[in-house]
Amino acid sequence: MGADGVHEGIRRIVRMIPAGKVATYGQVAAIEGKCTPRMVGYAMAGIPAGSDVPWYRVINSRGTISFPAGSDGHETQRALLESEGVEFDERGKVDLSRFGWEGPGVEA
DNA sequence: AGATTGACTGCAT
DNA sequence: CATGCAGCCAATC
Repeated sequence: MGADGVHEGIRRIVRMIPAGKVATYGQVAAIEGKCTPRMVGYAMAGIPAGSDVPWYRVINSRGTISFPAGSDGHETQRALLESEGVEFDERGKVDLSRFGWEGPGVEA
């Protein structure tokens, strides 16, 4: 493993997210400190299925899933989050003030 | 090597 | 809250 410093850093942050909570792409990028939200999304897309990285705990700044409603990824992500106790409102949005991850130094 | 795109964000309108 | 524009950096063509 090695050479993918960008992906590795991002994956490490995502793995720190506690169950039942969610983090935004900007949050992960800010915690990582050296990558941009764009790269976080790109790194997520590069994560293979069955990986130990809870990519589904990463959503966009509005607290909504970044996939188009009705797509397979969208329903999968929502189902996984609900199974961990995350609540979605009628618009499929998550209350970041309740389920938003504070950071690695709070829960970890 | 240059242009295009992308699981984004923030500010302005 | 929706839409538009700019900034961001890596992967892809």
